[in-house]
Amino acid sequence: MEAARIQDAKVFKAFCDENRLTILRLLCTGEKCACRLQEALSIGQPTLSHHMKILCESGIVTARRDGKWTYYAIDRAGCGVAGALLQSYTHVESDARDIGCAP
Amino acid sequence: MEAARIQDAKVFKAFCDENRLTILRLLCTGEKCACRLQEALSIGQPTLSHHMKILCESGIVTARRDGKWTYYAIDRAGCGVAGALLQSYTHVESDARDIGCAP
DNA sequence: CAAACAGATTGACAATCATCGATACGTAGG
DNA sequence: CCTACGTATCGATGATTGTCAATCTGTTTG
Repeated sequence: MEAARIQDAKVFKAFCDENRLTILRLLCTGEKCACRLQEALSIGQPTLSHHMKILCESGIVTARRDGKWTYYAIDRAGCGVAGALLQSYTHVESDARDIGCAP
Repeated sequence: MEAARIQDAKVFKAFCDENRLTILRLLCTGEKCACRLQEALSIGQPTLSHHMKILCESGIVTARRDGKWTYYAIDRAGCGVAGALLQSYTHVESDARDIGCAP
C-alpha cells in the first residue's frame, strides 16, 4: 500500500518540473528528436537526457530509436493512467462531514 | 509563460509526496480535522501543517476553521483545475511525425 | 577501421524539499 | 485573566533533485 503511493507519486513527479512541462508542450504537436527539444530549452544535453528518462519511466513519454537519433512522443496510454490516477486521488465519495474532535 | 509553467508545476507538486497522497485518500470520504489526519500518518504536527499548506495553496484542498479545530476537505473546483491542467499537458494534437534531424 | 556525431551515464555540486524541535498564535473553559 | 489545547510558523538538518563537465556507448560515414 505504501509502496503503491510512492509509485503513484513518481508518476506525478514527471509533471513537477518546469522544463519537463515545456517538453510536454513541445511534444503535443507530435514526436520530436532530442536535439530539437534541447535547442528549445536552454539546458545542457545531459540534463535533457535526465528529464527524458524521468518522463519515460513514468510512462508519460515513449522513446523510439532511429539510427543516431532518439525520437520522443507522448504516450496516450500512459497519460490515460496518469489521468485516472489523478482522478482517483481527487474524487469525493460523499459530502458527509466528519463528526470532528468536538466533545 | 515561464512563470505559468512554474505555477502549473506547483499544482502537480501537491501530488508528489507519499504522505499528501495518503491525506487525499483520507479526505475522499469527507472532511477531516487535522488531529484525525495526523493520527493516521505517523508524522509530526508541524509536518502535517506543512503538507496541508501545500495542498491548500495548490487549490486541491480547502480549510475550514471551527473553534480550535481546522477541518480540511477536497476542493472539487480545484481538483477540476488540476485535472484540466494534466489534460492540457498530455493531449496530442496530431499524430504527425517530426521530420527529424536527418539530412 | 577511423573519425564524427547523437545520446546515455557517471560523479560532483547547488538548490529544493520533507522533517522535526521549539515557539508563537488563537480559542475554549475554568 | 490564566491555563490548556489545537494549529501555524520558524530555524535547522538530512534527503532528494536539477544541473553541468567529463566520459562512455552506439551509429553513421568517409
